[in-house]
Amino acid sequence: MENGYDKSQLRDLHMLVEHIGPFREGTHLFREGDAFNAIAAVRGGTVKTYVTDTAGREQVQGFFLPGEVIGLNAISSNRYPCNAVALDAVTLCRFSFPNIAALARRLPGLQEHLFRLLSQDIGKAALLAGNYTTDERMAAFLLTLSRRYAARGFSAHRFCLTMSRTDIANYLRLAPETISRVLRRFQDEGLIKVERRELTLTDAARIEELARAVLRG
Amino acid sequence: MENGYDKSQLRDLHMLVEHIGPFREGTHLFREGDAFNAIAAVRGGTVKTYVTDTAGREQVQGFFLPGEVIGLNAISSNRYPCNAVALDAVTLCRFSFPNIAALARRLPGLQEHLFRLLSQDIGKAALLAGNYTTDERMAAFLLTLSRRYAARGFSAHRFCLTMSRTDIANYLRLAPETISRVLRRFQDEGLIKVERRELTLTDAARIEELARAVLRG
DNA sequence: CGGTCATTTGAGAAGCCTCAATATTAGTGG
DNA sequence: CCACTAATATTGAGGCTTCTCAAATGACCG
Repeated sequence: MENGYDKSQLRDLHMLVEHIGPFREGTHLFREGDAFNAIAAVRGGTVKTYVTDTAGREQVQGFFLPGEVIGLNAISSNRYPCNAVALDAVTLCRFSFPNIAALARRLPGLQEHLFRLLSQDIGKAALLAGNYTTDERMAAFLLTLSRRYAARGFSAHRFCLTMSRTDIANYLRLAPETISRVLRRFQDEGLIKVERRELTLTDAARIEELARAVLRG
Repeated sequence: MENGYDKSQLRDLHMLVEHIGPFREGTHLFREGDAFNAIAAVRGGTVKTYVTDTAGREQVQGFFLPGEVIGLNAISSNRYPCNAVALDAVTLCRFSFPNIAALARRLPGLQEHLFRLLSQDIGKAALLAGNYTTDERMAAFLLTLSRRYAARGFSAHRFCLTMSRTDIANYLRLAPETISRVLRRFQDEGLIKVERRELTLTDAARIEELARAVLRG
């Protein structure tokens, strides 16, 4: 336990946690405009958040893997500003936000943790906003997936792309066809091996090199 | 007073506020990697935040007008993840973050306010990340400037672009030449009137129409 | 086996960038 | 007050990257 919470505090925390799911692929966890009352940590599966613009195009805002928190951007307006959908079987830990905020007043460590979580997400959103080439963006995308899986104990060099090519395209602001072509070229150049949605990083060093501009270190 | 703080609470708040500046145009308020200890609200002037990527290109992350808060994205790592520079004469209110976080534990309203601020910034960053046309992005940029100035009591349809065309380009992920051409075309089409850095919105309705895809309502 | 959907592949077009030249502005010093 | 310089902004021409449209392929499911 590295949280620094004692037993009674953990009991308090436990009181506001609600395990929900599993949700099947395609299930919406919340929709744009829904009243906000809880944030949630992904326990298993992948969640995609997105909005649909006035022209009907889907703008993917992010993919959330196990251990990552969704709903933080809903605090400011008390409504979810985007849709969230399960890309595979998803289970969640649901935290009542009013309750956790109240508890955070008594537990400095928890308040700090929440501030940190929120602050992190600002930076993550800024990442993709940058002006980078197609290759840089794809490399950064694959590398962050790799690192996030690794952080959760999964393999860093071999994992499954739980999202479709179209989802990746809408996330990286490219056409689906471009995703196909870049992945193929990366494979031809020996950077990766991709078969269907199974992905292997065969030359992580060069991927990192490409992604450096985006990820900065 | 709409804050909901009483007199003694305001005194507490006042204790942690430090008015600093003015800083001259070009002055760096902080640099990437600097130790984080305070957030700051802009009192006057404009602040630009940016990072420089490995290829030496400047990636502008945002412009901050009076009333807006800088430094929130530094909380998570305890270091500023970007540079901040004054675009004109800038004055700031500086808040020691450890102190304000401590105070927030006693003032639920303040804690909520901070959560809101942080949450808002997540959404702002996501805005620009979307996949939009040049015209949509430019219209959204001009319209948000207009709204932000209006929120602070300045004119909504006439204001000064305190940043260079190059800054706008680096923010909107376009070439400076493209900025020039779009502004000229907008003017030719009667949407705006631009002379030097003085900008007038002559057809706010059509600007809003263009920006709708980005701003969503 | 047939149908549906995701993905791949190709060809052509469009949009934006790059490069280069010119124009304009602001600042400086005579 | 004016000339000179440097920086910013504008404009034009051509090229490149990515998109769009269309078709073919392959995977999965009943």
